[in-house]
Amino acid sequence: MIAVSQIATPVKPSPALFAAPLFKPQAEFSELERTAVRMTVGRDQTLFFEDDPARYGYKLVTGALRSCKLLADGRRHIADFILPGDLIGFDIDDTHRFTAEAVIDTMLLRYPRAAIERLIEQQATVALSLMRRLSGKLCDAQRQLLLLGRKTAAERLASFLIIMAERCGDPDRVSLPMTRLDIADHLGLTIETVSRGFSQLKSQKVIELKGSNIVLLRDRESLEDLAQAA
Amino acid sequence: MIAVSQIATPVKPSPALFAAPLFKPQAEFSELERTAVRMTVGRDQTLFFEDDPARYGYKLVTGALRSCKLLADGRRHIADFILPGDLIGFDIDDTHRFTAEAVIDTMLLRYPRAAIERLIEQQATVALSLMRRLSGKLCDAQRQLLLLGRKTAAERLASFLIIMAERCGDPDRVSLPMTRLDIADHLGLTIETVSRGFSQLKSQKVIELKGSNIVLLRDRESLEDLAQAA
DNA sequence: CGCGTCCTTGAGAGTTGTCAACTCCAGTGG
DNA sequence: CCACTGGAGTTGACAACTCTCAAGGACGCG
Repeated sequence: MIAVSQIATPVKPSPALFAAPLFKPQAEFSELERTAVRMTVGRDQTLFFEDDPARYGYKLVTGALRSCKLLADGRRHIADFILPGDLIGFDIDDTHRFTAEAVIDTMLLRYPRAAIERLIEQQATVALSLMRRLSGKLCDAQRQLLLLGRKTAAERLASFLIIMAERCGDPDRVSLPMTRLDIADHLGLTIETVSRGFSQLKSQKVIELKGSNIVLLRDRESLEDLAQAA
Repeated sequence: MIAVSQIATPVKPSPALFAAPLFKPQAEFSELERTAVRMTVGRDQTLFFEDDPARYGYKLVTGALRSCKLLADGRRHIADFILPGDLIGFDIDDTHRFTAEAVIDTMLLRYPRAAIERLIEQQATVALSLMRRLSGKLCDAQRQLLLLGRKTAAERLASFLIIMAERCGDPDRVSLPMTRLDIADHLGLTIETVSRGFSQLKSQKVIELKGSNIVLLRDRESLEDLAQAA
């Protein structure tokens, strides 16, 4: 199953794209870059479903995806948000282990898995680079396990804001492209608890909200205390 | 910091150990095997602490470890149990991302990281093999995120039993080397809730307990329904 | 301006946590 | 052989955090 709204075009006509750091600009990846195809996925459209055969790896250029899993009765959990610069489908797996949906309109680069695997086998530095990314993802996942297993709602929210601030680059201004429901499904909470958490942080002057999607971190220290950063 | 009770001896005098599948018995790993040192860690002793420099990778031969993280106030989460055949410290990371403690007396083989990294760089098949393991761990972690984020106590317990049955090899007899507290800290519950869960499964004739550490799965189908396997 | 979607806030319910007592079992020593 | 002891597990009563259900508010867009 492929979501209908996807648009894929060869990337060659648009060399300007390469200005963005696709991978580290290493010669080793240049062969792979030649196989890149640019594509866009509209908001709430699906890039691929869990258990789909994994034919491509992707690098996110702009926008955001969510990687989610569903239970039979509809409960949803979002394992991670994929942001610009992140890779998905680069692990060694013949089927996708989660569904990938666009949080907002998203542009990505698509690489055939065959080319990726060939490169891994031929270039040790590529294998190491991908292993480093995988290790990092595993480390992130373990941090999230601690969050879901042992932190309170307020602690989860504070931790989430700190992590998003790190990933977005700006230390005290976080743009949240996702809805409260997405955040709730990522933090193992409900939309109401997330909303109440934001309200409480706001009343404590720890954060300030510009609209509902821009969060200004006004008191970093308190936020980190609240997050119980392990 | 190194726990005092660890005993490390060169593995050479005991060639019988190699009978167990250390890695897949591939020629590529033989160089690494020559660097192996056998060691034991006593029950509740620490193999390494979170943030320790990662000087070695380990392969567990017998026993069981827990990989855990702590919050400042003492709350603990166990990301995973490491069972015979599992590797730890083989990811590309200069410091350990969790504390590793022995659940019971444990024997493992220790490999210097320098040798591991050399092998990864020189042997593409080794890199691929380790990437496959890393991918598998990431997939497991994502399943656990769903469990912690969205499943009820009963569902978590049922899922745990199914996963342990798979990992132990016997489809309907699970040996649990860890305590109820370890299980609780792995499933994001309390010891009392875990205990109540076992009691309920027992009264529903889904499981039978031989002592408190041996679980017989009497009604696989019900157990899988209860687990909400996604 | 009206509509829909998302977000916020309130009140009450429910699952799980907390605290406490009790049981079970293995190991120890009289 | 049996009582004692300590750790682990079980069970009960109550509390608390988060969820559920409901209503109202904010914002963007036609």
